[in-house]
Amino acid sequence: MNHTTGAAEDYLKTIYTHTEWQSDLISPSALAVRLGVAPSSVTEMVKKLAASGLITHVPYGPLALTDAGRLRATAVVRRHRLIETWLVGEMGYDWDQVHDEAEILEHAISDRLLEAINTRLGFPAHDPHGDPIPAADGTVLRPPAVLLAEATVGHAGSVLRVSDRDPAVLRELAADLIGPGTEFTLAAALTIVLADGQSRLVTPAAAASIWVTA
Amino acid sequence: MNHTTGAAEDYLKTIYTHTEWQSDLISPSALAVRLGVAPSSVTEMVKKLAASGLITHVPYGPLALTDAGRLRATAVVRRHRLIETWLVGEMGYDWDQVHDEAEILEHAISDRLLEAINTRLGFPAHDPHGDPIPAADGTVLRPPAVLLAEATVGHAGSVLRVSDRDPAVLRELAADLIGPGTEFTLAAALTIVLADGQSRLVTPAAAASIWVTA
DNA sequence: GCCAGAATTTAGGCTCACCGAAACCCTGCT
DNA sequence: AGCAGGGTTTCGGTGAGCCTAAATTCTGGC
Repeated sequence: MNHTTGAAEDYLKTIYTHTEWQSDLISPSALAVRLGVAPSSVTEMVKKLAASGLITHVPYGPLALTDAGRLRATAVVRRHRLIETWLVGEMGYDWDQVHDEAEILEHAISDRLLEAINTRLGFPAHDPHGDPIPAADGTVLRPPAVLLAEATVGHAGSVLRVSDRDPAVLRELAADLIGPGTEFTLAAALTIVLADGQSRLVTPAAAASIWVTA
Repeated sequence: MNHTTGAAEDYLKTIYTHTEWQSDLISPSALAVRLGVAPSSVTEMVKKLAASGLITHVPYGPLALTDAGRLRATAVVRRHRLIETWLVGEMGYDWDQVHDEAEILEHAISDRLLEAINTRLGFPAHDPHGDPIPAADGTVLRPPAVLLAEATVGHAGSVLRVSDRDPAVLRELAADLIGPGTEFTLAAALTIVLADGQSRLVTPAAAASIWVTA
């Protein structure tokens, strides 16, 4: 009733992260695309997760985590993000290179090793992309944020997070020295002015990946 | 023809380590016991490994690695031992606590991360138990060694390795400050005298786990 | 040289996580 | 209201890796 294998954890994690920065529930087909599996595989796993009380699902409807499911999901996300932070902070990885490694290690590391890493890093609150690292009890501290692509011209603030979905975007932004904490003003659509007065043109893909202070 | 999953890697690793400090080939049933699986499971996997050219096996006979199999096996052993060394050297583990964690991580870590760890550690030649860490090309440097239980009284030398099979033995020896590098003289069966003149009584289990300079 | 008992293999089955194809349900458009 | 098309589920099937029970083969002791 309770074990949650690596595959199930991936489903829970993906359902969780889908609603982390926007509020619509995920559909089975969207989940299939994100996980790279066939829709029928999703149906099957959804049945198991619902039977275990980790998600709720009415046939032909969207998916939602239960409290138990959210706890399990945040535990996986916590692992993933602590590992990413560690890879960048101690192991010489760049922020566009950590995702795949963390994807695998998050299912392999013991709680003990995870806490040893957490301690070495000084209990970080965010990963290299600016995503909040859930606490061990599942608590997540997430500031209000707007997508740069949807911010109004004139908006001033700082970068909160950059989605790690597209490594090319991450490399582009790293080259432009833009990352979590960068302060800016939106001078025109896709044009930001940094604190030192330099302006940067961001691609539409980047603008759709950058979340800034509301 | 070539993938080698985690399970297959465990079979290869176990076949390899069985002949590392003694020279008789392993039998299918011994392999089953070590891996904790049924004999029939061994038969099945053996068939696959033989078909992939990683081991040789005549029906009802013992198992032996081919050159390709040995290369694959030493790669896994290399991972395992580097991870153990890292857990002890940087993550605050004791030498009796690293085995299980390494057992899992050895199948999850990427080559890149492994080399990052190797570099941080300064390219160690031995793990915390004194086992040699194979080079990336499969080369292993193993000094001639005798089991303490089989050494003649009067034998003087130093501890080369302690088998990590039995954590209780490792804890016992750690309490007695005995480990790889410890110099001693065998004063009587199960009694050793250390460099500082102190003598120690070792249990039969420990004497059967300690390998010393020949 | 034979044969009992141990080791090994075969045979048949199980679970997990996946697949493609076919059936089914729902919605939006006419 | 009816229906086409897309989303979802069902159905039958696959490969890994494991199991137990039932052959089969080998071997040591007489």
